[in-house]
Amino acid sequence: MVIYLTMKINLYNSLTNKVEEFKTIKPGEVSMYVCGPTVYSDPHIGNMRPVVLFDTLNRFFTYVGYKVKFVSNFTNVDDKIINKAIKENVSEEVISERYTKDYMDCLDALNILPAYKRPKVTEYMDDIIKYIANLVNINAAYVVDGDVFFDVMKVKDYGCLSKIKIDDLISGARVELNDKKHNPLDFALWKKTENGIKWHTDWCEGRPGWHTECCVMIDSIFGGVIDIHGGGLDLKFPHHENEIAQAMATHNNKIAHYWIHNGMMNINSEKMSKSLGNVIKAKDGINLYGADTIRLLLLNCQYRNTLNFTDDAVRDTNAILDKLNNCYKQLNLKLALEGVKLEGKSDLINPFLESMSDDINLPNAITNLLDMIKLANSELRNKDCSLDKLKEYFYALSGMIYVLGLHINVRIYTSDEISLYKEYLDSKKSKDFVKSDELRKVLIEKEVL
RNA sequence: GCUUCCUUAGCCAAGUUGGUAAGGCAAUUGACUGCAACUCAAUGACCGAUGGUUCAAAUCCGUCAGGAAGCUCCA
Repeated sequence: MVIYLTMKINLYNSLTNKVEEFKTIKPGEVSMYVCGPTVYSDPHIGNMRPVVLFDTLNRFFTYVGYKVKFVSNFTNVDDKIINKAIKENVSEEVISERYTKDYMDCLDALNILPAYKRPKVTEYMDDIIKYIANLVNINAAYVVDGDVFFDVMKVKDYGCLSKIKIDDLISGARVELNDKKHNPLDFALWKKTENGIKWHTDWCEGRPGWHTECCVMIDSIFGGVIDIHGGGLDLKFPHHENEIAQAMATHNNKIAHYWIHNGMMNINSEKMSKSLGNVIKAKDGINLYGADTIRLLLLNCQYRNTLNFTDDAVRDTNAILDKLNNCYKQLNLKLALEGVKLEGKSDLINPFLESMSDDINLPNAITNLLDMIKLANSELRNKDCSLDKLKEYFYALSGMIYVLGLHINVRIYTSDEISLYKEYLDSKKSKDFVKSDELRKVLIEKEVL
């Protein structure tokens, strides 16, 4: 397993807009942080794209032998949460916990690996306040009437991630008007608030802005620069840009060596939006189409491209899944019948791993999967099929299924099931079709066939 | 207006250190099969348009057209 650590992995870095060779900071260990949800409503299906993508990346790293420290946060302090709490006349915690649970339910359904940590903003308030205080101390931030703003002019590289020039932004059509700010691009680190949960600080009673929490959590949990920071493309600006600005001011680093952004998702070529009424909630999508279908559908598209969710895409995805399930089941059964060990690894998975190493080229990896299925099916049809080959195919497919995170497991058959299956094969051989048809019915009921 | 990105067969979709285009779905044909399911094989594109660089470009550069996202704490 560890031998794969020598594998060369390339990743597209949003920071440089180039494909770069992936080198970890600590040998054999990957630190990865992905921006999580603001827990104020049900997650929709598009929210699951980064979830599934980065989980698959996590699985890939794990499979090839890395230890992965995966962290994703919950924003549980936010205007939307406060407003919803007021509307329902409950505490903010009730709201945020409700939707945190909903979110976690979706992750469970989608077979997401446990994270190293899933921190919440409220758990890091002391660190956040200290972090902001330091920014004020070093003069990268300023206080106006209790509000604290970050001064973007204090950072040389502001715009390095989004490739946006400060001057262009300022002359842009839609810059927020705020008399308090020195510069329209300055963003709130801490704001004075009337409603909702608030914390006491020297500046005022209030709560933090959105952009600081990720910096602080990464600092506190990882204690320095990390390997990968991920998130949706929509977060690139201003959120990730502002994270980098704060880290540059604080530590003179850009938080992560590799910034990875997944593309957005459309439904029938339209952006999901409440006004169009085309939003599919994640849990509804999972219930309607199945977790594996959703997972594979989200993965079967270059991750930086816009993904279009359509009925055709669902159909295509199911075709792949059906093939995989059928083939895997037949291999499993055949090997079980012959008493071959069902756990193992095979080098036949290498093309798949190479596709994954090529900037997470999942469409090609899935093609590799289909190639393997084709080989296995042909061999299964072969009258004197080679058990060794079937075993290799099975092991390779098992690895791919693990990386893709599908709910397809190795099945251990009971001796009764095996003998029933043998009986079925014998009856077919002796052309006792009445009996074989009956046995087939039973076997299908038991999901052996 | 500014920034970034996209445009490949009926549909979905890979493919940038340049050298005559993966795969899937659908369709048609054939093979296998006691029947069914499953499966296998064969058949299609000169890569948005137009210039340029080059012996050679889907792949590099220019222009145009169409589309997307961001610039508004929405992944």
